[in-house]
Amino acid sequence: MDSDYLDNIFEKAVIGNSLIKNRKTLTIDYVPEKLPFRDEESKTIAQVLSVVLKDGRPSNLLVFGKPGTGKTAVVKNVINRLKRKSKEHGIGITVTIVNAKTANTSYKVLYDIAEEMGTNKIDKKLKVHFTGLSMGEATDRILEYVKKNQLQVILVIDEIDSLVDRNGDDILYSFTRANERLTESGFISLIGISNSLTFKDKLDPRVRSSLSEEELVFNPYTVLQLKEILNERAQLAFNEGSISQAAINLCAAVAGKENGDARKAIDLLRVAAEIAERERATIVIEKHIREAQEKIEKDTNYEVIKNSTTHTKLVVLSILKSQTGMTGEVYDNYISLCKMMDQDALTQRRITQIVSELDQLGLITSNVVSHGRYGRSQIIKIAVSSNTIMNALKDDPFMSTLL
DNA sequence: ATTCCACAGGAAACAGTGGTCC
DNA sequence: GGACCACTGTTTCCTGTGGAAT
Repeated sequence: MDSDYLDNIFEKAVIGNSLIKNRKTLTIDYVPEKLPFRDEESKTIAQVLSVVLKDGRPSNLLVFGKPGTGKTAVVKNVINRLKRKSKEHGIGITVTIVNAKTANTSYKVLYDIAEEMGTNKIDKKLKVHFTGLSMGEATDRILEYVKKNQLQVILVIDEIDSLVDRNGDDILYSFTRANERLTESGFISLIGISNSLTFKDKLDPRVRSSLSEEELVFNPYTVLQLKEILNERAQLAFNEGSISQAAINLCAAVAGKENGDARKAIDLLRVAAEIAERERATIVIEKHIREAQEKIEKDTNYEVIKNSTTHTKLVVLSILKSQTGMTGEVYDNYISLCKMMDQDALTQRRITQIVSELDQLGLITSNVVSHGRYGRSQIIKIAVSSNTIMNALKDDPFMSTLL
């Protein structure tokens, strides 16, 4: 071991790194006070919310936009301003922000709302328990709490589309309907943030009309805008002369291709810088961006496979071992692998579901082909490098015996 | 034009788990 | 302690489908 090398690492740890001066500004935790290119959107949200502040009546809003377009950050920024203003003027506004995707189920969304709103801490009688209550009872308790305390609530549901996809619009129906009888004694203003523009179509018409009183679409950033955002961020994050303009341009171009996702662009920049650091390079260049792109892709695929269930792993291996990639062959392979491992095989229906999940994750590609009288089938192909798969499978002691 | 294969995939039901309520 | 609830992962049942073979 080269002791100079270790010294160098510790030296950097003590005196700070030569490339990055502020690592936090390259993470998703860092949200600037004002997001570039989002003035109009901020104004619209503020106008909608001002109704709550001025007239004391509920006002709903739906915000749409692809991932990484700054929707959530802008909403949170504007709400923080509103909170500050209402505090200054002694107006009591309760802000509750929940994420429907991390909450995972509609009941968990209700639980999170109760937690955030304070129902669970303040009012033991109206506590929404982690489980055990019916959906109706949980909703009633939250509404009762709002009524009893005459709260003016601004409820932000991030990734609201995943809530509707999985569990329908029951919760939204209850909340939007409840406002009709609540207004005298408190109310809930709802702000829904959605990645999907078509999500509205899945709503009950009554929910749709009251929820989408106001709508706002966040367009994806253009490559030029991304470049400017990255330049701004690079100034905060890097020491002078530590990153080349060409690297930033490439980073913006890559992210621009992927729906103008600013979060991804910044993440790419961070990983590239870390690679450059490890190489002890003095400047981040295009090569590092390309390497970072590969690394991010590889790491996500590896993690996804590694954290899958045994049966999903067996399906992946069955696909890898398959000559034709046809559903029937893949299932046969899977059955024999299960026998080898002394496992009870799942039904073909379930395997179809697993294959479609893998497809959605981008780990495989599948095309339906018809062989005429010989039936229809899918041609399933692995979409990531077999090395990545093998490494992920090897790390599972149970699977490694098969390799 | 009809038949038929090998599936895809939706809907409903079920089992098991972990929890609350009364 | 039994009734009830939500959730996950799965099975069972069923209908629909494209196109070669008849």
